[in-house]
Amino acid sequence: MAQSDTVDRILDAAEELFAERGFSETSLRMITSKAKVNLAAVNYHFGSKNALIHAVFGRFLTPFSATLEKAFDELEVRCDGKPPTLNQTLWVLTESAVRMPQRNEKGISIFMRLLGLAYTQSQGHLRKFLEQEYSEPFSRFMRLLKEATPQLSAVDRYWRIQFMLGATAFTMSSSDALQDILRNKLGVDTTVQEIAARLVPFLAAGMQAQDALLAPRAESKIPVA
Amino acid sequence: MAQSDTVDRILDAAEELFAERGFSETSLRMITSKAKVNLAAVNYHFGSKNALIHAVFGRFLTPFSATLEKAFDELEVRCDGKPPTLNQTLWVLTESAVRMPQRNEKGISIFMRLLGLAYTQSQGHLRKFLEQEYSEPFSRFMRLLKEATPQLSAVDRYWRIQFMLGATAFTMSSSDALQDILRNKLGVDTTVQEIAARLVPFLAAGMQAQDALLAPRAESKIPVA
DNA sequence: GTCTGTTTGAAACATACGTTTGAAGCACAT
DNA sequence: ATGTGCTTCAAACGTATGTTTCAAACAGAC
Repeated sequence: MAQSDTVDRILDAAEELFAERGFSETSLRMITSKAKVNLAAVNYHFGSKNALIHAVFGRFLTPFSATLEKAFDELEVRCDGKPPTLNQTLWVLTESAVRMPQRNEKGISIFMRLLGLAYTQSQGHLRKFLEQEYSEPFSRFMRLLKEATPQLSAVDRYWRIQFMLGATAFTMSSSDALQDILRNKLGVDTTVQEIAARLVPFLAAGMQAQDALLAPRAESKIPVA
Repeated sequence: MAQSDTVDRILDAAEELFAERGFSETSLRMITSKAKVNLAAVNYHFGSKNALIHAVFGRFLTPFSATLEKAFDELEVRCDGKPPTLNQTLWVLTESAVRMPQRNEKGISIFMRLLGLAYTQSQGHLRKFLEQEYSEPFSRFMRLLKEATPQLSAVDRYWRIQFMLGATAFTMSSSDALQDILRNKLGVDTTVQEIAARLVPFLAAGMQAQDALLAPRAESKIPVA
């Protein structure tokens, strides 16, 4: 069977297990037994566990970043000259994510969960890998955000972007569990698309909130250090 | 020295290392050597590594939840009858966190980072422990949120609360790294207090955003499944 | 001092991990 | 058929982990 589907089977299993359990909590033996391949296959095809982690990210991040670039291009054409609004920028991002061709029905939530883990689990090697591989679409997104929120100071913008990332990564990364809870509690079904549709207005409103450091109640103000 | 400070030395070291590196990435040998105690001391005093993790959380979560209960009591008195506003509720929460007596200068960020990890690293035993130990202040907070946002549907409120939790847990769990980046990029120093002061308005604005499912641009709308 | 219960210490235990090895299996060109 | 290059396989390697063991050290009561 051509260059053997071993590589893909490993990637599929690794992706799912990493998303479920994190990186250090997932052993090569779990991966290879789920993928039904020999233990040595990972080191043979990828070289090391860390390299496998990089490959898992590369497999979905490379096409995603291409899709995103194109979507940003279209957006800028559509806006000819004028900088896109915050809402437009956020929508383009979430649409690109949601529209990515999925390997299976869990695709989008695995995708999100992995992104969240990449930020959260301070695996030095991963962060370095992502920075040098995907710095371009990332900084382009940042530039668009900057142009869409000229009223914010650089520091305010920086932190609010982190808040957005957090809300997104966290929600999407546990979207399965959260959907289950909601179904049990309120008997409502939700798709990832609907979650995204709820998330974007939340983020946009947060980004455009009034100046951050004007505390709302004098007696409630936190003393500055 | 009384019942020996071994227990506290272990807790101090464990707390710091867990916050820095996560749970599975921190070995008992790292902890005991940092604490300058014998390896066996952990299992002697705590029983197991998992029990040590619970003890680390218990040590700061129990006083925190007491502080929080009192703060909620005061808030409700201050509002006599009327339900507290969203801003008030969020401020009371962050103030209670920020004002907790700190063991050292890193106290608050360790505190936050651990809370973030607790949500993020899906350690089953930890989640179960936290749920059955601290369900009361948690559900009280939820009740206050509900009363503060009567205009939201239950489903909207549910998702927006998840967004808030995500933004908070994520930001706080990597607050050190994020502060470093900001220092290198813009040469600005930030305290955890300031992060909290920026976070609250962001969250409040997001919670009170216009109805979630009115998409902003027709041609950008995500097709409903 | 001597006994008693608790705490510490060095060493070992069993297990799990990532990685390496070298033989076997396989497809395919010659 | 034979040789060649790639892939699979079972087994082992070395190291690190959480936990247990049991003797030594210690503190306080008598």
